[in-house]
Amino acid sequence: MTTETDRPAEPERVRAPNIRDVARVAGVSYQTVSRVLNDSPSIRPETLQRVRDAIDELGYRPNQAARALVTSRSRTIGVLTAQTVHYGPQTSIQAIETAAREAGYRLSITNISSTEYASIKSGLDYLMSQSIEALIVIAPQVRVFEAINDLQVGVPFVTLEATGLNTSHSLWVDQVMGARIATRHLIELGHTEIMHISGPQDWIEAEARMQGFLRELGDADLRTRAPILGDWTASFGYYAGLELLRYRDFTAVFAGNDQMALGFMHACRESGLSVPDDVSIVGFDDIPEAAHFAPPLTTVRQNFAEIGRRAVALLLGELRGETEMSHDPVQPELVVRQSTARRS
Amino acid sequence: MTTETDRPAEPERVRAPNIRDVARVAGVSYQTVSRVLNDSPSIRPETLQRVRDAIDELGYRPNQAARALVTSRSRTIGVLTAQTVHYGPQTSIQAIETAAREAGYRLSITNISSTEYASIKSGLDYLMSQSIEALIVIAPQVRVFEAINDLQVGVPFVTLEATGLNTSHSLWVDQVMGARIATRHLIELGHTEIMHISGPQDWIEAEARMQGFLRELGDADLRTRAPILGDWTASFGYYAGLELLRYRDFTAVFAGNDQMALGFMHACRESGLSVPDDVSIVGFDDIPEAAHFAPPLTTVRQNFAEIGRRAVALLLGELRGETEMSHDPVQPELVVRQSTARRS
DNA sequence: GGTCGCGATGTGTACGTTCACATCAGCGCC
DNA sequence: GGCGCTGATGTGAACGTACACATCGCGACC
Repeated sequence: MTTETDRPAEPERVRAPNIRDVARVAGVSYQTVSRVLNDSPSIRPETLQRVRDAIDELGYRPNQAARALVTSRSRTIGVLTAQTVHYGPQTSIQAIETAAREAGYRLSITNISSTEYASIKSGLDYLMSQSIEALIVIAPQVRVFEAINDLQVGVPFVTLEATGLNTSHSLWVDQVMGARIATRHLIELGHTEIMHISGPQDWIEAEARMQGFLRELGDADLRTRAPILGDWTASFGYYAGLELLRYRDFTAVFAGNDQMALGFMHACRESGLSVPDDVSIVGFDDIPEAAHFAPPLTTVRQNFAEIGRRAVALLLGELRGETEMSHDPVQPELVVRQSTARRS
Repeated sequence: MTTETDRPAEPERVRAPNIRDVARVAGVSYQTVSRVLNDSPSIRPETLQRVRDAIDELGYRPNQAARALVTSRSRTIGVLTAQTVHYGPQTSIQAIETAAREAGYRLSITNISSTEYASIKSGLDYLMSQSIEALIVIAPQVRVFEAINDLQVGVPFVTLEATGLNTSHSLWVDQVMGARIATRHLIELGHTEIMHISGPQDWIEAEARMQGFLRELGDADLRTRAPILGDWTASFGYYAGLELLRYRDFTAVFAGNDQMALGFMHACRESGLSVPDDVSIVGFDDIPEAAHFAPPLTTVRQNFAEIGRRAVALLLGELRGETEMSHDPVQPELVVRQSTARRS
């Protein structure tokens, strides 16, 4: 656009200046310009300055496509993700972005629209055609995980997920342990009838938290009951709460995430029940708002940013040829606030 | 390549198959393969099939760098953003991603680490060197906005921001109107002493909401008082609330976003005050959790996704040469819940 | 029966960069 | 004074693709 009338001769798609244009202006060969761009040591200071001036004068910007083509190094890390609206993945991505940038890498993020195999494959194809050098998969659904293992990924990759099924390529927060800690906290407060509102069944993390919950209950010889399968949203927690509270055959709830815990507490209020006096609630994630819920929520904190940073460090190490890196899970941590109390 | 003897099990960097490899396998010329890739109409069905088979057999993926180099079309929309952790920008990005993908475009997202001019410039340089075809700026800070206007952006672009200062390139939710609606709601409930907890001063949206607030108060001939400058976080709302509630010289609060409203309500509880009986509170954004706060929050809903979709539509239109597109602001909407009541 | 048009395919070239190698001056050295 | 070395610079390839153009066979047409 910008067909401003004051501009006489329409330049119409002026070709961006290239390395030879710079060379011409600086009075050197294009190779010398290339050397300047790549910080070659053997350049006379005077020449260096001339080239730099020419670059500024023309507003020259190196063409990444050409660079990537010839070096087959895109300096790009691909991120395959399924659900970026959630707090956890989003925080991780942020950390990944920062860490990658510091190492001179950029991110190519692709959301897959569904967890169908075809959709995953097309997302991956897309990233591969960008000549990504490494891949990070933040796809908490079981299916995605399976598909990735099935598909031939030609580059170093890690999956950010919970179970540690595939330890050689995964980086994870020990969700099972987190769930156990949360459940144990409730048990230690004297609760024996504990409900679990879980995330969607096909999410690895939901599954892991459920496992941790069930195992801890089992270890304490307490009655286990079927968890409610939710969808992570506060609304689900609310409606599930309204339903569950009609029969009050439990005194504590372990929610799969903080949002569902919030919704559940809402349902408690509407049902005339006090948290934590009548019902104790533990969440998961420790989103920044959780400290200000009514009451402030006891929850399990995960260091999403740490995971993101580690993922990048791991991949960059692998690209440099370093082999052994730590794959230890990040340990979650219980944050006790006011939504849990000793059973009355 | 790299036949270094010291390295034992070289991963054997096999060159990825290219268009000529496919051509050889299919027994056609590379140009025919290119035609298949670009959906050229004049290909014999039989030839088409042979080429497709060859592609599958070799696992061929077109090299985007080469493509971008020769066409100077990267099929990429750049997104320059400052704060993706916030709900609004994140929701918009999600919508942008979806809309872009549907149009066959991808996103290149760059976070700027600070609002320094140099940082903005380097972010923009970075995007430009990716040969982006269009640019979306989600940078709510005034400074970013200024810098973008200053810098020569060589491609169609829009900024997603609040004031409409630069209507030819901006796409916005009418934040001033949103703030007026929120404030008017409080006034209509009989409140005359209204506080405003604002966002950071350098955010355009914070400024716009503050303006709307002040204007509405002015129109109603009510006393205006200096807004508190916050940082969008629930914690700030909480601590500001504790401080403000020591003098109870107001009966209503308009918070710059839902998080700060949440924190403020927390402070009310701790101060023994009831929302909405003692203090009415209105938030801004309508994050999904707001409906489950205690009490459910009256707030102003913004359609972030709509903004994202529109941004993409606008840019794609411009790329196609269409000139006139709607730049009308998206109208925000008051959602009345239970955090506001008639002044007692 | 030659010309034309058209559908299907092949050949050259350019895109902007980096890499390997070539060149060239200047210097110290025996 | 010829030799080799080194630092600074230049030249000729590639990289993988798309575009413009050329080619070729074939049926239609006057």
